[in-house]
Amino acid sequence: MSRPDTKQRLLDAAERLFARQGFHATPLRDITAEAGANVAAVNYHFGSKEGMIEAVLARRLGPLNEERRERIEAVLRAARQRGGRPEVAEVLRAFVEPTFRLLEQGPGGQNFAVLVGRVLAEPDPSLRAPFLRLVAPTFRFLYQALCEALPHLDPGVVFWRVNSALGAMGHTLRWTGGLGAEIGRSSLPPGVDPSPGTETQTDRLVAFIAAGMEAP
Amino acid sequence: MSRPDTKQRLLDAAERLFARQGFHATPLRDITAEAGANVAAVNYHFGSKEGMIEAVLARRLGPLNEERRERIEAVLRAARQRGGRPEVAEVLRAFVEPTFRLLEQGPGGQNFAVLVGRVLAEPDPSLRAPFLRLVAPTFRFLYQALCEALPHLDPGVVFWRVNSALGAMGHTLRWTGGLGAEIGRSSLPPGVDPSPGTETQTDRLVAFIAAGMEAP
DNA sequence: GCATGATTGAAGCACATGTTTGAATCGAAG
DNA sequence: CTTCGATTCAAACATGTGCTTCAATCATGC
Repeated sequence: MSRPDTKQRLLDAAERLFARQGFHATPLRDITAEAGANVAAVNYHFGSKEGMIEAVLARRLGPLNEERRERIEAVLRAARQRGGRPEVAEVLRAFVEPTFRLLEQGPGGQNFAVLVGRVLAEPDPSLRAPFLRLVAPTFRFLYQALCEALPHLDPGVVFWRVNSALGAMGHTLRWTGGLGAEIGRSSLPPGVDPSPGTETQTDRLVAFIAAGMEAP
Repeated sequence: MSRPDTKQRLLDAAERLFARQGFHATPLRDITAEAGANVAAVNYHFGSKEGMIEAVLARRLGPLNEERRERIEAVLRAARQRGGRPEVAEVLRAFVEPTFRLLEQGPGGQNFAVLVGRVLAEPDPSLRAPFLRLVAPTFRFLYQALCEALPHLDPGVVFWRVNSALGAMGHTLRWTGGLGAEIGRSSLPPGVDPSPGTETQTDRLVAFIAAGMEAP
């Protein structure tokens, strides 16, 4: 290898460009140019463009989902030990916080956060399918934990509220790491901080969706 | 004209295909084939592909925004007349209900609803710009109405909560009119209605985001 | 060294895309 | 009927796309 690990550089470039321009709008040649690699390297390492998006997702989604799962499990365990129900806000925070922490893990993590936000809103099955395969178990686990936390609610209602919560999270991810700054600066109402810190962002989102989940 | 209004048929087909496959993933030839028109008709009537998406958005967004604005104004007026503050849920309902009513206005409205959900999550400026130009005044009006309804909250917090609310709404729109049914049926937890009626959907969403807006 | 398998590079292929062209067709006014 | 602008059509154009090919290069074990 001439330079250290072409594969990683390709993944980094793809992560960045897919997040900023979208999958279909990003030509392979843009990615290879940014990574300083040849077009053939993509098909050599990943088989196809679709194979590359899958690799981009899998690289970070594996550890991320593990962390989310562990934290939700910890919340459930603590609740059982004290003989009570898990707190809705705690469960949600266990899911949201690791996601938003991506924003602090350098430009790569930031791009990936935006990418997750994008894929959450993507109808194209060729993108949605690999993503869902990777996150479905975690989503389901979150749903079950919230059903435990809200036993008085119909499971159907819980499901739709989880859906709304994910929508709010995805939107915030896209906005925060992506176009929020650009779009916002010009059209933001006065007195609004265009990009508060990650922690503030997390706290606000958790407060919002926790209140939504617990609505009467 | 051989057949009634090629222009409208093109707009209908574009509305449908952009909603289902996305803008970049939909070739012009797919649209013209579905509309039974020639490829050149697109450039003749709209100048370019981008001109067409703009026309698709403008056709329905004009009346929709007018209705949203009138309904929000009615809520504000009623509040002033009784000397109180507008109710958060009322303001949100005035904005959300006309949007969701699209889902009942035939397949065209349904497709457009999904399309709005998509554009809400779209980072590509060539799509976002015309959309924002059309909806920015209405969004700002909603924001101001909610500031009136929540005077004890920092405007910055209100802004971010409106953002989250729009994210939740967009996600629901995409899900409801679009892939929810397909994806859902296979992986939905048991006991969850895959597609409740529009009214139920609206009530649930309003309850969720109203609670989120009013969180302490 | 050298042989071998992994990786890279330049060039090209086959095809899809948005757009343009110029002639044909249509509808209605003179 | 003729004329003229609006509209439609088939064909082509220029470019961009994902992917493949095959020779060159590299790293490593012998």
